[in-house]
Amino acid sequence: MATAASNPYLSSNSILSSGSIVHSDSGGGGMQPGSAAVTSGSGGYRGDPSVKMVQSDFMQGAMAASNGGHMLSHAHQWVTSLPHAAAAAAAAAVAAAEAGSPWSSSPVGMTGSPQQQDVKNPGRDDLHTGTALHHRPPHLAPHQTHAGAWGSTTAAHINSISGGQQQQQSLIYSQPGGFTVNGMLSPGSQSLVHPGLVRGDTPDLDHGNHHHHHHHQHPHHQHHGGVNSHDQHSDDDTPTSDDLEQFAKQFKQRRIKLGFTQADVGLALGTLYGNVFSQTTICRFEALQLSFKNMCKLKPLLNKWLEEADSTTGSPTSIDKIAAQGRKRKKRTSIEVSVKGALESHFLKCPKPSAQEITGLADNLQLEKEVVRVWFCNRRQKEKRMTPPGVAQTPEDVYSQGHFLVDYLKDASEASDQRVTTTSSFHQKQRSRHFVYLEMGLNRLPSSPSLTITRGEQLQHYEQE
DNA sequence: CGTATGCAAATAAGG
DNA sequence: ACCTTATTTGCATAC
Repeated sequence: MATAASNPYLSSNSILSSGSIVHSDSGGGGMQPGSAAVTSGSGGYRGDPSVKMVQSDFMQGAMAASNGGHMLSHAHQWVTSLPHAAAAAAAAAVAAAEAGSPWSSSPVGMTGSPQQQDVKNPGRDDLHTGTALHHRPPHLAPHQTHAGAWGSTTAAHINSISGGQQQQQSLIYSQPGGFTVNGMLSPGSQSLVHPGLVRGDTPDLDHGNHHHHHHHQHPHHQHHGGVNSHDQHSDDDTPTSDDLEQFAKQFKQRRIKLGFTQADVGLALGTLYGNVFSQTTICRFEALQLSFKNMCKLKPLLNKWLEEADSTTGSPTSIDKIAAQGRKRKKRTSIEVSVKGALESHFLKCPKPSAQEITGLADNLQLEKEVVRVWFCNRRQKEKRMTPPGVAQTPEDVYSQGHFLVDYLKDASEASDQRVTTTSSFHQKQRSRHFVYLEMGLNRLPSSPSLTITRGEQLQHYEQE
């Protein structure tokens, strides 16, 4: 069967992505051009639909409740309350900059180096059997004294960001006291210190004194019926955006101190709860680039990991119980460029193929039917988002926009990712996800879904306001 | 090397 | 069973 091409799920993480994928190299083709796509296997994927997975763990409920009404306030908090606290996330800062948010400013988006070594190193097998917390021993393990006291500390943001030009202040977390936690990050060179080597082990939360947070800080105008007596949930109720923001910040600090990488954490979560997360996700969590809801969902997990991680104090303590549950999200399939082209081609002819066609196409391209089906779905979505021009909807919108958007999909059978055109000079792309999605969650977008702009841009406006 | 991100698979939820 | 819309994740790859 064609299955040989690439056993979809079922792992066998030996598929070494390197080989075929990026390179058109069709090495293995027994019949057909070899693998059209690979699903870098790893871990097991639920075999049958019935098991589906209950990804909506705890969250969900909490969220549902909160979104009741004052959600709005939350959103605002997100925005209003992050002066520079997020300094930790360099990316975030940059993103914000582009959006013109209060975080920082940086005229140019990115891209700077003309050419760089884009050598992707092949052969990368992570077979880590994976022990929950035993991923690579961090050198020093000072294990902070108090662990698990989020709720206070470091709330000391001295809003004195007046500075203005903080170009690459990547990791200068506050630490008013003395020095930054680590010096990783080098403008144009290689880092010198590894997180794990941070011997300096600064007095993390020193915060010896430097005041408490200014209490008068209540920008959020939530005047609703003051029913809730006190919003002091630590970590089981719906956290406030401030909580999250703070947690994320501390999480990152400790993580680094303990000498773990984002990838380590993601992996650990997998062996710990059965949900593996990518470095990307951890990264985004730390940078608060996830939706509020998503942040809420992940927080408990990360919190737990953190507890375990730094409780390592010598005694591994319980290796936890909940071993990997196995249920996991299907590995993302990487569709080869050429194959993509073929799909694209079909799409142009028929954006909504019948099950029949899909099956045929799938068979033809050696992809799973489901993959193809989903591809079309996503493609349609994309198409829609790209909002074909011609329709100049509300003049007002156009006005605020850039009034042109003439560039939409252009077919082009060659790769070429059609982005919303760089033309939109003033409006770059969309960044800062949390702003965006948050807003979305709240307003669901008024009544003018997608005018002629991308979701991101549109929302960006809100945020800007 | 570890991180940050763009683009887009995979999923969730309501028809 | 499949579509649509909204979201969550994560390959890949640029910093």
